Amino acid sequence: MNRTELCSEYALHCKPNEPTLRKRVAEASGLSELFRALADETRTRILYLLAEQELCVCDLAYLLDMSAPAVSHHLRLLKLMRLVKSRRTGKQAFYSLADEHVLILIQTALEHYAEADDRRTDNRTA
Amino acid sequence: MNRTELCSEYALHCKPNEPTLRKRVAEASGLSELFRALADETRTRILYLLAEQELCVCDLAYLLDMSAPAVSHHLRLLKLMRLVKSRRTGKQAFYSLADEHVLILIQTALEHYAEADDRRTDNRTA
DNA sequence: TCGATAATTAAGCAATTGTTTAATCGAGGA
DNA sequence: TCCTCGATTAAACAATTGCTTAATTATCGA
Repeated sequence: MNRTELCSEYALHCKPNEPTLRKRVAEASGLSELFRALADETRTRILYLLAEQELCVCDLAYLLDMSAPAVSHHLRLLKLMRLVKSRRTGKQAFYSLADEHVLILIQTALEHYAEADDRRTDNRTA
Repeated sequence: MNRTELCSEYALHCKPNEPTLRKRVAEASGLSELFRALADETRTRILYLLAEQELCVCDLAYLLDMSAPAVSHHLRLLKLMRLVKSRRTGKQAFYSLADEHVLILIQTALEHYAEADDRRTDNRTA
């Protein structure tokens, strides 16, 4: 893309604060990685289920009506992102939420979703 | 997929609480939609920049070193998810964060990321 | 009204991601 | 030691998503 095609006034808005803004561009790098782990309906369902209670892979497969490999695949990613932890008892692997951050993320998202829904119902945003 | 292949003991773990769990499966539907809007590096950068100050499309394109159409494309999605809002002044469109939920989501994600990083450095999780 | 600029929209291509099936690993019981 | 069952891993295909270029819309100034 061509830098010369940019708005001729950009300097007026961001230039005074450019160092801070550039720092933010760099700092935000890791953020998307975490959100990407949450960006799938199956995975949000898994997390919301684990927020209720610890469950094994076959429980999750049953509740989500999915194959075990598919569930396992998603759990692997969630574990990699440290959103869930697992313990093994005999043949079964039990999964639970890794920490309270996951809960905060889910709750905040639910709140946001609920408010957006309110606004939509109110017709205040048309 | 074949239900009969599931773990023969699933009933022991989730069955007592199945109604509640099924309710959760349904409730989590909308969550992924919101997180999907956050699941892109460009979009997390945009949001983190807007957390610092209001910016126009060309400012964002300049700071992110991207084309205006690409930025506009992302802003459209963010607005659809009610994560940002915009106002028009003359030829320019200024974008800012829609509400405090976005900030909470970003901050929580940053905290989680920082802690995960700590653990990795400590070698306490190997 | 015409020209210039900022922003948006649309269409097409490239890359990423999720699911399926099949194979493998690991633990417990006969 | 086998055999079975739960879980994981691997490979392949299908679907989604993001970026590019080009065209369109909207606003301001001449």
